[in-house]
Amino acid sequence: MNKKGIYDNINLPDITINNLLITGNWMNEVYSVHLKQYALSIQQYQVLRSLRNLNGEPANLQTLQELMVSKNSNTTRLVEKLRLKGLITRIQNEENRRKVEIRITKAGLQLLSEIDSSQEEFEQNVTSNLRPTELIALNQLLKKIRNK
Amino acid sequence: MNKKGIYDNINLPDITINNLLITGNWMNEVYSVHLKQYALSIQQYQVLRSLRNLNGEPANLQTLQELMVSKNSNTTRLVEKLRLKGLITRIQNEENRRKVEIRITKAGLQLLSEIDSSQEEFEQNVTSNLRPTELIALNQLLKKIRNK
DNA sequence: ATACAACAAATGTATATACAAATATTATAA
DNA sequence: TTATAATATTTGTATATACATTTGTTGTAT
Repeated sequence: MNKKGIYDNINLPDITINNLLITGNWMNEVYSVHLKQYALSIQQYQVLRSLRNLNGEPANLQTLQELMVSKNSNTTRLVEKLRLKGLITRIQNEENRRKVEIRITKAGLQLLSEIDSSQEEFEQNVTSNLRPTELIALNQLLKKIRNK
Repeated sequence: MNKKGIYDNINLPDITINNLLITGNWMNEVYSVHLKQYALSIQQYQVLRSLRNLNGEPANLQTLQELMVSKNSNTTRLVEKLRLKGLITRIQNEENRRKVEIRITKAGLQLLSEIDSSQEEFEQNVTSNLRPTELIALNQLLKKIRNK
């Protein structure tokens, strides 16, 4: 006769699936709330950060799409919003006019640098329940479950 | 001088945050695709399962809202869609007419039982990269980071 | 009894997103 | 060269969601 554990009689995969959905939604919400003061969505912020990391090199829509957390077909509209705010520029690539060249502007860099410190505070805060070793373990498990 | 690890010089909280968002989105997508054959969204499926677990006892909108993965204010509309499909009933509570009583129908139970086996297959499949001990560890870390 | 607060659900609106189809441009093959 | 396929982006549309407001109902204090 086997010893009964606390996880007997419950559906571990089901619990894990729901736990992942709940935690993802939770993170989405707290992150969105944090960025609200800068009038940016998570995806908009990710795009801006990606462009900053490119150090002046332009990105096209496909590149941005891959860098974003969730794949979507409305990168056009997202980029247009950032452009209207003056945070990025978007010009047609002359070698291949199907492509566009997207760059962050001074104003975009300025906004990012304003966000930087509160962003770090947010990141520390939202992960403060786990120690570095636990964060590393969590990352490994998350990657492994997605098989990446 | 400290030993350099592979996680030096990178931002562990930031990586974890993005990893949680990515994994949540990934789970959302594969789950949605799985349920598409039954013309149900994740939330609709969760509501139906919650109602089944109540064994005939009715639920009101607030209760359902709490059971759902993501809080939202459109439970009214979600429930109305299930009602139009004949999967649930929704009547006004006579003792407190502000409340509604929501119950799953025979058709709803029938649909759930049709889904059951493929649901279990999906759950096994989507978590197959992790062993039970890893799933347990993942659940603990997810709960801990949310402080619950 | 009446007014006011609290509660439960429904509705309006603006924004977001997914998905499919269309457009514009370039590459390739006959 | 011309037709066709592939590529990159844009647009249309239907659905989803968040947020604020409104409606209907009940509880409570005067």
